[in-house]
Amino acid sequence: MDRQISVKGPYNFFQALKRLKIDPLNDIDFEKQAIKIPLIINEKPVVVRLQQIGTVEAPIFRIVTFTNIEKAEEAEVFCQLERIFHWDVPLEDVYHYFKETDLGALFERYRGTPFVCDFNLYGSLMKTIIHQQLNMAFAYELSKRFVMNFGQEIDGVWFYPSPETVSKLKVEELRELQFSQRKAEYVIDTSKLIANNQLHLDSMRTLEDEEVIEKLVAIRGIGRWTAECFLMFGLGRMDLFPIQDIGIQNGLKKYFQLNIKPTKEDMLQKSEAWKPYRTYTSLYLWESIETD
DNA sequence: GACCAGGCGCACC
DNA sequence: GGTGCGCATGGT
Repeated sequence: MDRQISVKGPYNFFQALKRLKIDPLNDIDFEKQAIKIPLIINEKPVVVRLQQIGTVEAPIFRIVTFTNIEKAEEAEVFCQLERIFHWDVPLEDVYHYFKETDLGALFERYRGTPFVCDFNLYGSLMKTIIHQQLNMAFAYELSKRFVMNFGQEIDGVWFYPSPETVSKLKVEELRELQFSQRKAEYVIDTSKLIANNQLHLDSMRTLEDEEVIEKLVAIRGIGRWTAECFLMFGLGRMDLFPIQDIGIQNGLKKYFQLNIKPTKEDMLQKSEAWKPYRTYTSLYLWESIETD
């Protein structure tokens, strides 16, 4: 597969790559504005190279598959990429929407910055559990060790291990990677639920946000923050604003020049005006504390 | 050494 | 139904 598609601008792919680069597992070529992406197509691992060859205002993407696929599978590749990179979201409209709010300057600064999802649902959930409470550097170090020890490398790209593989791990194997006892249990036990078909991540695509949260927080090791991050980075939902998140709290503190971190009540009250696109608020607030 | 990081469960009241 | 604590480790 080797094809090109145009996308509605503005779409700042470089900005997206900068964010993706935070994860050491991603294979990014800034000079060529390209990234290799691990996809699962019909249960087979497929490596895709995505390159931006247009401009921010008129983006064009070249999609090349490394792995051989059937002609009929090309549509699925495109479908997954569109969902991950949110090519269908008119960022100009989002920008105009927020320009009239108290976040105008933030959205001015990040105009055209797209929201990019994780590459698959299971990996997204595991990564989020692993990242709970840790500083970013160590969090990504842990998820990297997890994938490099138990996942699979194909054409230079890392795939997360399958739920079946992780469900068979012993807690000690993750303790060796410096997981806490609890975190190791959460990762393995949640994977068991998925491997045993007691938890269907894919079927959550058709559920409302609150229904997904309800199902996920019933699982030991998954709290509201993790469920909200899964909705955002896994399912690609547009209106998530995790008020427990330290990064969001610090982003608001910085943007509004507060002396202390905002309270839950302040955050909920302020965020009313940012519906129904609070995922972009969250994303840009994170961006604002990372890239200085 | 204390305290905090893109939390969570559990033990207490 | 709230509050306090431990967890692994690295940075400040």
